[in-house]
Amino acid sequence: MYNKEIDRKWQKKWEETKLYKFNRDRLDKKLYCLEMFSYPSGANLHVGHWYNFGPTDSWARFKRLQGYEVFQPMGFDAFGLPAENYAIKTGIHPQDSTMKNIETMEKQLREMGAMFDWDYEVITCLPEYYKWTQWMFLQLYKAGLAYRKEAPVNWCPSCQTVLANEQVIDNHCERCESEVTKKNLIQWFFKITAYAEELLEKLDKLDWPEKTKKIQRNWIGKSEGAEIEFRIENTDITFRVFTTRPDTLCGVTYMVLAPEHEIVDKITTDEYRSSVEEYKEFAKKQSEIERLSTVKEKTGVFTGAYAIHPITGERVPIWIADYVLATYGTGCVMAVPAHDERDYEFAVKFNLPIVRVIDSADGSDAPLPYVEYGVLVNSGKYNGLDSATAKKAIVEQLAKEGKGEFKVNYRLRDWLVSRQRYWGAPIPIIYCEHCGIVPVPEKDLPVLLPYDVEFTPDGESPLKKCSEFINTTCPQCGKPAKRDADTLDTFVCSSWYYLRYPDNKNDKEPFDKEWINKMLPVDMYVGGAEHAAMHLLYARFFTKALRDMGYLEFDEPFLSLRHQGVILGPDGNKMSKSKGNVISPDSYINEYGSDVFRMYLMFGFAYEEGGPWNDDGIKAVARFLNRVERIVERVKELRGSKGKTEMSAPEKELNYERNRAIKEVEKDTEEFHFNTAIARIMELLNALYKYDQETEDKNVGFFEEVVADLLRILSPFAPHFAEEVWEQLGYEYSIFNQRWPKWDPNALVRDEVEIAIQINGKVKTRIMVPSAADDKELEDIALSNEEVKELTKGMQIQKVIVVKGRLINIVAK
RNA sequence: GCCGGAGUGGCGGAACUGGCAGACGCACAGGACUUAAAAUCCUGGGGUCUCUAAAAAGACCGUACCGGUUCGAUUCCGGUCUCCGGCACCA
Repeated sequence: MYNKEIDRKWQKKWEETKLYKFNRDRLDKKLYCLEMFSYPSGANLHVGHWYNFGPTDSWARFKRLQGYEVFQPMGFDAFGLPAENYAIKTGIHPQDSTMKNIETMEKQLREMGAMFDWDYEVITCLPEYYKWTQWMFLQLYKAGLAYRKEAPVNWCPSCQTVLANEQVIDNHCERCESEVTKKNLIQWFFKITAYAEELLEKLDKLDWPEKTKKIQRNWIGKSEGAEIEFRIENTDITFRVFTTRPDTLCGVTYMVLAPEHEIVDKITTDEYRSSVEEYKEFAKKQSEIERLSTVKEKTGVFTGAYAIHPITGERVPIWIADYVLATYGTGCVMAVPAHDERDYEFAVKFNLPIVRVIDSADGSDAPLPYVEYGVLVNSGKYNGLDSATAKKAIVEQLAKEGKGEFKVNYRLRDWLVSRQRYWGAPIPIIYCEHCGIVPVPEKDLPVLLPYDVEFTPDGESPLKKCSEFINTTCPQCGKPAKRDADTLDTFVCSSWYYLRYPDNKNDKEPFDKEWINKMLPVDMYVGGAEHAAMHLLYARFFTKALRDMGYLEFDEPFLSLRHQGVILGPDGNKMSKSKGNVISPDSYINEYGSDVFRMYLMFGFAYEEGGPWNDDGIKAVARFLNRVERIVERVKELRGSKGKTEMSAPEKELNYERNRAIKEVEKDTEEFHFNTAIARIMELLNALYKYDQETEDKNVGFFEEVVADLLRILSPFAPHFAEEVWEQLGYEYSIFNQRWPKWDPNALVRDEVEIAIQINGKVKTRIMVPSAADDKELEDIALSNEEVKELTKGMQIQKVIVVKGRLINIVAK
């Protein structure tokens, strides 16, 4: 009877025999299977951990049986806000709570019975790890990919602290629910935008869910258009606008600058200065919520200035309005109210002229604003051209005159990595009055995070108040200097951990270049879909940057990616303490054992979908394993008896089921379709029971062979259980040193198959036919069949469609 | 608003490339074993209707909805609705 004791027995044996230790000599067979590492929380493992790690481990075990040398490490993303918030609440130091949590989580992960090789564990909050996180920062800095600038950050006025983006939910603080505002601070950024094009273009080659690629494409937001230069009337001042519709250039009736745009002050005439100032104030004060509201009416003011149209030479009034974003493109737009909804709305409100320059291609009377492509009108020599041709013609003309060019813009922004928080990796930078920004020399790494720090939130970086940390000497001139008081976003830590795992004990460098280029990229990466735009993009950026610095020889960190779905509470809502719908795996595991629990997770849900929790089926899985155990008992009973040795009809039938199961389970497991894989194993078991019950004169040896194959294909899904019954049968330890059985195509060919007979597309009857029969023979068999003759009596047969092995459709009137 | 993904029995979910819809389970019902229960085993099953004492048999409708292509559509095409996810004044 399978239970928790059996789990423990085999976990111990696996550990003692070092069964899952990665063998470096089999590098040619390596398969790097990685689950997203987790945050060490105080609670026990939740269903989400099991749902991520259990099935992925089954996949990895399947690969092991196929002969791969699986590298499956585990670690902890240990820096981050929850520990710090917990400390603020309870006074328990983040380091103490985190390390304690890691200990209990490690224990539970071991009890899960996955193949994790703990020799390669990585914990991001330990100096031996974050030393190299800091080293990464310095390399990016040296490469010009890390820079400092002033930027608005999320600020919670109640908690008096900066919040990370992920802490802001619908513009409200995750902790106290007060509304988040913006505050300007000087921050460090990583220049991820330098890789925008490659990040976009290389997605095509990745074996990732299309949904995830879509999210990344969306996030990167490539937009092809042109930059066009306008001159301010009566001055030498020029400015450029970005547009995707240069074909509508002649429809420009006004210009709009973002209120923050730098030339606003220069061009505003005295007459309009006070209203412009007033509007700028107004725009600054608006909360994010108001600014993002789509129902909001457009606002703006005239600057008094005019621009000269680069083609027509006409005067065009220049306005400022907050519907133009300072952070995208050039921070200003040419307004074409006839062919842009926003410009149209603005023009109507402020009574600005609207000039149609595009007619619909089919000449229909399309109402304004007309935003589709079409044919140019009111555009001088460009009249009659279609939009695509006109775009090219107009930009080429402007380019000749030095007034424009084709241009690509991206929505992607640089990655803000500074955090005004304690529990993270200190930014390895020193500020010297004489030498300016000085990176900490690599030999001085790590910049240790001090233990005794006041980290109550009061709007200042906690490290600022720690004088022994903050005060240092300049590595260049030796004079007193100050350290950067901020810490790095924890996404920095997780952007390179997969590079550290295979060489986690290296204290000379983050990783050995030669070794890591053999172990990477990760072959299979599994984790939640919520990381689509953040972690997965950042990690790709790191890989590309390190490649260009000469450390890596591959372009992408994760060749294949799968997302597990989300297991919701029984009420269909996301599990949360406040909703009281949290399901804990523990009681199930105590009652049924870890194999039953993980197998139920695989069987009861479509892996990539997830769904509301419901334990109706968990007993079914337990019952299934009991049935397997009984068939194993049967094998032992039958061993003494004589039985026959030839393969007659029942054996052939059982052999068919066996080979079909092997084939299908192989295919389904490969694709993470665990539910159907397990269903196929159940079918094989049913076939074994049928054979046992219905066949008097058994081929005992064959029967045992089939049971052994069943155990082999079952073992990835129920590892402890399979190991146990494998032993009961007296087979050699371990079942995980067995090979995945090969299925025989010949066994899948049956002498006779049942096919459906349709008349006019409707199934009327089914007949048995020799599987070797060709189309003509099948047609003859069908038409000479008595039942078919009866059914088609008095009808004229017009056509017979034969689909081999499936059906015959008789078209008759 | 825009862009994705999804919608299949009472339930979880299957269905290759356009070829027998509902695999495998759960729950349910009937039966066997049992003093009884549990466990186990066997059988049944989308819906409506016709015929029938009942069974058997048959007809029609069924993969969100409406229409199309096709010998044949859960699958392809056009339109509509609902749910989930992403983006959201990105010029």
